[in-house]
Amino acid sequence: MLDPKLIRSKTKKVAENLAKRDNNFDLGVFLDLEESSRKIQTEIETLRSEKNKLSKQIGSSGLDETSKQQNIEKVNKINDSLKASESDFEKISQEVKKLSLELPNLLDESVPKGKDENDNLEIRNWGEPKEFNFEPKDHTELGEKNGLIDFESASKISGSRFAVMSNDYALLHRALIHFMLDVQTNENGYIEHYVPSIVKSESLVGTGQLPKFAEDQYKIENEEDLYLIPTAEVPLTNLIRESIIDPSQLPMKMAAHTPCYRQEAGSYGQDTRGMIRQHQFEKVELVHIVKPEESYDALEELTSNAESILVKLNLPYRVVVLCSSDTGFSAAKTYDIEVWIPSQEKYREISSCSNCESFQARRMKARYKNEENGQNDYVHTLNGSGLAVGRTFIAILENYQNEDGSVTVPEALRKYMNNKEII
RNA sequence: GGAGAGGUGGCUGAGUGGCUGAAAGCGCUCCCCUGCUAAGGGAGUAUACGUUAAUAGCGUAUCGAGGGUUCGAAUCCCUCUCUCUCCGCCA
Repeated sequence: MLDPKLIRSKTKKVAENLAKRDNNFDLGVFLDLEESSRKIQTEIETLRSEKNKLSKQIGSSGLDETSKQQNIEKVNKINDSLKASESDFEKISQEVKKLSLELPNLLDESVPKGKDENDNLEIRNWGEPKEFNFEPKDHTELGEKNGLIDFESASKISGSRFAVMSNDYALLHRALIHFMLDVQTNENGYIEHYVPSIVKSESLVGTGQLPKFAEDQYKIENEEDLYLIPTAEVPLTNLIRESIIDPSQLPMKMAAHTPCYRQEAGSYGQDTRGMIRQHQFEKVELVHIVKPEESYDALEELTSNAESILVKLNLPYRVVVLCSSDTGFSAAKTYDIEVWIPSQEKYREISSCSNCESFQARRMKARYKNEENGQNDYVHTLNGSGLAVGRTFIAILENYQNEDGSVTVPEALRKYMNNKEII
């Protein structure tokens, strides 16, 4: 959510910024509505003030019976007009709220303008894509060849976009989770959390998935208001919802492993083969809660914390800054980390690290005591994958494969895999 | 799932229709006094929105949430929700 005062006072700047996302937002409509809502609010408050005054008089002794009756009549009149104004206000402020929840975040100035993912800018890369002296297989082939990934059974059980992993592959997958959490907590200073993976809609509103992206979420049937999380960003960030944080608690660095569930509504036909895009996957998520002035440093830190996993696994990757129209709804700036996938001869997203500035905090009413001015100011929130487990799993299979279809276990993972070297 | 109890400010805890945005205590902040590692005195100490140059005033709202009764509700009524205790069930 954007600061309505900012929209009011710097309308042109806000509009220009929003336009960079290639979307059409009619700020004029919004501002008109907002203004009339404030007008009615003032009206209502004046009426209430009058009403309160009269009611108080009735209660105080020293008012004769006639004046009492007169006051009661006056208040009844006020109540009538209040009723009308209040219902108008209700309607308009709902509308304003709806619009303001659908406005995306403002982009940071450093975000490059662009139409789609092709306009994302590479800012660094690490490691060299490995040269194979044989034709590398993709993870689907490797898994099916070894009978360790079973898409058929998964589809029998659950339909498309699911996978069953077995034996050493299941172990590798689990080892990755353990490894990632260990690195983030032991080396990078995160506090691990175990959180619900089913949440109320207000949590999804808080982080920005709702109301606009309902079709991407799994809603639980027979439950009024429960959804499967698309990412642990939702429960982790919402930990600070409606709170005023003591500045001594900042920065907060939280990590959690959860399953993630996504409908993938807009991606028919994309990545239909293999495990790249699933309805259910595991992820270790990183969240920072920081003071506003620290959030861009935190974004760099968060990103490098995510990168550290790939370095330890010796997987080649690059970091790109997302261009304006590829940057997500809640983010002011996002770095994607993309890992090398040999079978596709491409870098593929494995982590997305975003600074949401005060956008989510405003939705969640998450503030901190600003000691400089004594005010309660909104915190800045950041989130990033550290990392997506399924895609890391794929990257390992493909990058560490041997000619015979076996996979060498990366050094760093062996202690999580009973010291196996080859699977 | 059944039965009961309860949700008041940072905390403890008063408050059954108006003088309560809310007693008292604790905690915290500032000031005063005190010559000694103590104590005492005073003031202040919720949040949001609107208005405003203002984080000054003023107004409105908020005592779990929503609705109702009433001129007027933390206080009465209804619904929901959460917490706790006991029973049942259960990983």
